[in-house]
Amino acid sequence: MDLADRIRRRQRTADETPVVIDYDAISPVTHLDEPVGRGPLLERLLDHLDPAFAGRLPPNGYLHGPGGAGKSAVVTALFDHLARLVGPTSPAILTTTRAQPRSAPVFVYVDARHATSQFALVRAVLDGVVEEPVPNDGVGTDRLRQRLDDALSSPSSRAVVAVDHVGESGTPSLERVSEALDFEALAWLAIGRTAPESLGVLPPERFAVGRYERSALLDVLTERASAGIARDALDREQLRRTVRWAEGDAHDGLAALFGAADQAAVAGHGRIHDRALDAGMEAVPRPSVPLGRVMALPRRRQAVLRALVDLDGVESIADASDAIAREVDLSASTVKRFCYELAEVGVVERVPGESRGGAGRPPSRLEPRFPTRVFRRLYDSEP
DNA sequence: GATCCACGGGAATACACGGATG
DNA sequence: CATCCGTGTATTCCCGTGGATC
Repeated sequence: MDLADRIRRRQRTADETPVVIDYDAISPVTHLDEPVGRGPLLERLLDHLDPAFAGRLPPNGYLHGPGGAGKSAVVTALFDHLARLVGPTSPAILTTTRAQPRSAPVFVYVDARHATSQFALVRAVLDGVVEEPVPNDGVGTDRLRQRLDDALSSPSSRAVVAVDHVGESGTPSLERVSEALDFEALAWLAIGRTAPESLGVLPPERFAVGRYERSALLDVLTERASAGIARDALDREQLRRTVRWAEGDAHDGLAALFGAADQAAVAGHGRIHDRALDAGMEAVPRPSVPLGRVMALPRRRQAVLRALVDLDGVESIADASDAIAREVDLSASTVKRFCYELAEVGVVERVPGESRGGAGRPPSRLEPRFPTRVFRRLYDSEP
């Protein structure tokens, strides 16, 4: 075998093992089946839910902590497993097992980002409790509430509901959630960032979680990287660097890693160089709006954001809106309104520009406050 | 016919500036 | 000098519309 052959072979090998093996595994919007580094919290929540296994409802609860601390990771994994243990009540099972009623309640996970109204909250819970399909519209909130009440009326049917991401701008507050889910046979666990001290009404049980310790976050990123990134494409020191940079925020750390991997993949590199890692970090604003929130926005708004991240050197919202409107099949005035609304909820930021002299209010520039590189990739790979 | 939600569009209001007014 | 005014933008606010589906 001559040298040229050897080189060609190396090239082929490199082609055959792309840097990114699985984008999902390093995505900040997905969670692992088994959370890493949050054993104690998992135990506390299991203790809290313990009465459920004896057929009683636990008290309502509130889990709080900063972004990227693993709240959603733990709760989604936990409720996923619990829901699998005890599936939704099916009429068939109910009739055949009436003599010996099911002891454990139904476990339902609801993401408030996708259930922003009272209607949507009740609907999501009902959908998790009953087998039959639940309408999205054509029926009023009161009727859905009645149906949920009926579904929970028999002595053996109860539900424990996790409501994730309460009290963000754009999602219902803890108070709204407790209003919407005020049912005799239902207990809820709300998850949010707001510290309990700054909330009015509070459920009896509270759980606090802090930022990840460095070692724990290193475990998280290592686990994710080994599942999603090619072997040897990233060394341990680079992971450590990412951990230091992330300052205990797993979301931001993953976003940086994802961006770096994507950068390397696009460039056709066989590994993630430090420069790609830099670029990955650079594409994550600090503080950053969670990508899950961006991905939960209505289609058109995401389309506007997608066009926005490709925009370069546009110095006013009006100009940006015109340019975006050419891309997305919306009128410029609607795009403009979307831009202001997205700024209002913090997804983008209005940066005051320089006065350009003469009359008139100076324009503002729009800056994304979410990880742009990850968003671009996630948006583009959506069906 | 009722219902929910995302869109569409534009009117109303706020702001920045230079110049006029008292 | 302090304040008001007109002009041109930027920003906010409000409500109607239409698709989809019970």
